[in-house]
Amino acid sequence: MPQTTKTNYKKTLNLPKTAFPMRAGLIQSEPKSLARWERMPLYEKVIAAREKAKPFILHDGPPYTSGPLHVGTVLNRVLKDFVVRSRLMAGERCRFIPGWDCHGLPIEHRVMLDLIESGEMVKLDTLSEDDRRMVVRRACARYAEQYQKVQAEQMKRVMTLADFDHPYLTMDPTYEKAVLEVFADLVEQGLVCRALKSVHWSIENQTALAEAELEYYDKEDLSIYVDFEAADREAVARAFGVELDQTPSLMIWTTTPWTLPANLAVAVHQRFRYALVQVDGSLTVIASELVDRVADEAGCDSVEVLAEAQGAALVGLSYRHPFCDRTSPIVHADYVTLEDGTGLVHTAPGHGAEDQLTAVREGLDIYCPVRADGSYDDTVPDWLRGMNIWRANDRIVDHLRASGHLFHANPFVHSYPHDWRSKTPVIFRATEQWFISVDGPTKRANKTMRELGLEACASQITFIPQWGRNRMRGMLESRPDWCISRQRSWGLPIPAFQMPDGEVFLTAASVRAVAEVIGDKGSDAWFTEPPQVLLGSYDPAADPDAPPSLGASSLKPQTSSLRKMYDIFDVWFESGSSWHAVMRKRNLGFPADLYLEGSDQHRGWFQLSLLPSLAVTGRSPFKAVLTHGFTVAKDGRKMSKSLGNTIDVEEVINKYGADVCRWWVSSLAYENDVKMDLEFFDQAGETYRKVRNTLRFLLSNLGDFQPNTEGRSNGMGVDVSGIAGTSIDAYVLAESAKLQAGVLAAYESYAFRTAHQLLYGFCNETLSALYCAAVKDRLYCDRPDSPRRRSTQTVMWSIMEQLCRLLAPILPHTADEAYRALRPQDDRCVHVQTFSAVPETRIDRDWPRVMQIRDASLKALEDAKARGIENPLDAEVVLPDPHQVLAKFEPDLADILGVSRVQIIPAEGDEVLVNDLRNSPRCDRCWKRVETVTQRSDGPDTSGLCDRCAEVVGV
RNA sequence: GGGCUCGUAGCUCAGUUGGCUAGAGCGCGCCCCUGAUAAGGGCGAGGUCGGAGGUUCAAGUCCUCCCGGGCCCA
Repeated sequence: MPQTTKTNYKKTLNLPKTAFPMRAGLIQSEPKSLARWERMPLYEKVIAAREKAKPFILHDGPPYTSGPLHVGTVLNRVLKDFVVRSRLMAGERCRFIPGWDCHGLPIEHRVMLDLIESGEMVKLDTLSEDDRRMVVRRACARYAEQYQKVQAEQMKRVMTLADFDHPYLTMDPTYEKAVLEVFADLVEQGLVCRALKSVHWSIENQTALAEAELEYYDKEDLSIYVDFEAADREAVARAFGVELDQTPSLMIWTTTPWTLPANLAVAVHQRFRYALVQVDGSLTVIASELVDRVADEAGCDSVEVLAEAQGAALVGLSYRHPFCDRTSPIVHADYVTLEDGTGLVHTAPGHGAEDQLTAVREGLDIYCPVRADGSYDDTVPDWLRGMNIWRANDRIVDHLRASGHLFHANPFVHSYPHDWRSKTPVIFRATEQWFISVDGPTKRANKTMRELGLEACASQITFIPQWGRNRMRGMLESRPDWCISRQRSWGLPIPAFQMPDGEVFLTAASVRAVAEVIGDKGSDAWFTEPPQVLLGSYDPAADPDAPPSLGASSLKPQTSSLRKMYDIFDVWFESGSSWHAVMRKRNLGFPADLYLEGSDQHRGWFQLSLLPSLAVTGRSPFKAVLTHGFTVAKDGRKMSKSLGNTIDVEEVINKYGADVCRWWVSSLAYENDVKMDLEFFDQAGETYRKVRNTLRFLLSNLGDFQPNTEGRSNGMGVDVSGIAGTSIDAYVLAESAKLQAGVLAAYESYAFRTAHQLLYGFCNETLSALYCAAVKDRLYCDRPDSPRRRSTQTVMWSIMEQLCRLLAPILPHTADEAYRALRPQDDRCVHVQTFSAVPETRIDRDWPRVMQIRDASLKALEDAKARGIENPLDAEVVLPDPHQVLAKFEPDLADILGVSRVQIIPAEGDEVLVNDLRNSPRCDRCWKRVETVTQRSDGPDTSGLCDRCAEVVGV
């Protein structure tokens, strides 16, 4: 059989042809798209096109500029971009201002390390306070700026659409000014106060330290057991239900004897059992469970438990301090454990965070007799006054031993925090800090921030997912007052001054005056300008809160006698003011429709934006919050550098490209934690290619097609409104309408995963497996301008128009690339378009039966392979049609089933028979075994064509 | 330790107010096509729904406890 004759017909076919490549080459081609959009410029063009449209306000939470982008941040940005792009395509005006959090300790810490390493730190110590801070600040600013740029480039690379030319940076003077405005408003509301708080304190450098600035080394200390004599023998006797002829003690344990002068209470746990014990002649109280251990450690000869009592019975008793002249109470505390010690906890409110909380609850003083230089002040017994606390350790132990209060002492080694710079041990010390009161009433509403927050949380905010509401409420209920001061250099100064009499000067008006200067010159001005410049526009006469000593009555305020203070703001206060600094200051609209961040921000940015906004404006800054989970390794464990299971953003982008990365993001159940591994991107890449190839198939069959353009009907399009409801074209149009509705609803509700699955399912099943396969024959073999072929091309064009737009928010590059391939004649960009209106198509109601019989046929054909019928075009299927519904589908039925012929019989049941056509003549052009195949004028006797092909070829 | 939360096939996800032998896609296996070809199509095998109790005629779905993750606190 001469094969050559048969292949001749290939040239007469309309085979697919397109410049749209099968392989995406995202790594090379995406940068070209980015450059093209930048030239337009796309963001500006799209926003301009939505000038009059309904605004949608998505406000960006600022990532921290301490390094390159984290994969979690990429997840966040891509999700935000889905929102931005889907809203824009929905015809809304969605401006997006990217933000960066630039101040803060981690940057300062790294900069300091560099300064120490380069030896510059030594020189700095010779400079003035202001100058030293300025050196550090300049280095920090350079650092933050550098990574802000790196991150912005990475965000652009993952193709997020934003106003990158006008970002907000928390270190910008205009931003800093706005933060101070929020602060001034809070001062005005009466919510800002100074209070004591225990902090890690470096005696060597006389500064507070953050957790990150601590290094833990072994340190030898004295572990001591001390007897505190009960104040009321009878009360203790009653508590234990015994008679006593000796006054018992309470035994406490500590490893920091120097904190004993600050002891103001002993804490017990109300649910524990406590024993009254006779040990080596002394009568004391120890938690029952710990009696043996304590006796062992002290090497006691005799131990006898006389009685037991519940901790609750001890609460309210009092004891005499062993060497200070005072009596203090026994209190309950949850944190008392039986891990070590005696079950009775020495409580010094000025030297511990937990102790302080207990003290606040019990109404005790926050008493801290230790000065900044580590020496005792004058409130302690005279034998300790002025003494360094480390030296005092031994003295106090000696004193206790001499007075008979020391039960046992032994040196021991434990891990203890040290100052990372001086390597000297730090202490816990109560210091004055700035607070925003969560429980103080605002002047505006006479409600506290906590109350306002809980109200907003309960009824004014939509949470996605819903459980966010509970989480937020729990956190609002339990949050302590907000400590906003930090003892650092890299940040926005809290503009407080110290007056000659030692009082602190800070009023709403003074803050606003300083804000003017900082808005102009930046917060560096605090370190480079004197008080009289910083307060240049301040008029005490116009400030009802001005202290009298400032000369409110005189013409010239006495600002030159003021001393600047050096606390800076907690960075959360800065980012928590963005609703004002960005949304209100730039007239973007307020409140925002949506904040979208990781679930850790319930406690962070969400809450710390909500509270100030409620206090200042009475409104929540957001109508809805959407949270996503964290990126974790593929085993579900957290990613950390030490575990070596982190994923590098650059690696993902350089290996898979942004569209595959985004396609992956869109497939996630983002409300949960997101498992991440490079191999998952392989999987995303596979399904991406499927979508891509489907687009390519459509494009490749539209090369000779011109649609009817607006206003002119000179195209090749067919009026699909007149299309038969039983045609495959009608069916796929109806499916595309379902797709449209489903995807738009999914975008609307941030269900990107649903959009992903609908889009993928449509491309993979509806188009690739069903429609494209079914219409191949008419596309390839019909006369190019046959009505049937043109109808299908019209439908395919319409689907391309629709699909490119629906895919655009997720696959910006691919959607645009395909859209441009569809319309090579003009330069329309898909991202400026809106989702197209898809015409409703009426289809026959018996389509489900067709799909059912298709499944049955495919199975029957599979079985027929055993009989040697391996190619479906060698088969005729016999379809049972008891209700006589299939005949009307007959024109397309064989194509839908992928066979040469279909026979419909009125039989019952679902059984599809397969007839072998291998001995029937085959059309050499379309390869179908249909009845009309016969020898034609052009062919040898061994071949033939069907009527349709004969007509096309013209023989 | 507390608050919130997650745990369905190797992977990513569906599973409405508890109700037919637990679904889909990817991957995998087998096969077809060779006119979407570093493509396309078909069929198939995979799950004691984290574990154990309990409520119920009936539980992946409700309750209790436990195990293992995550975030935020302490």
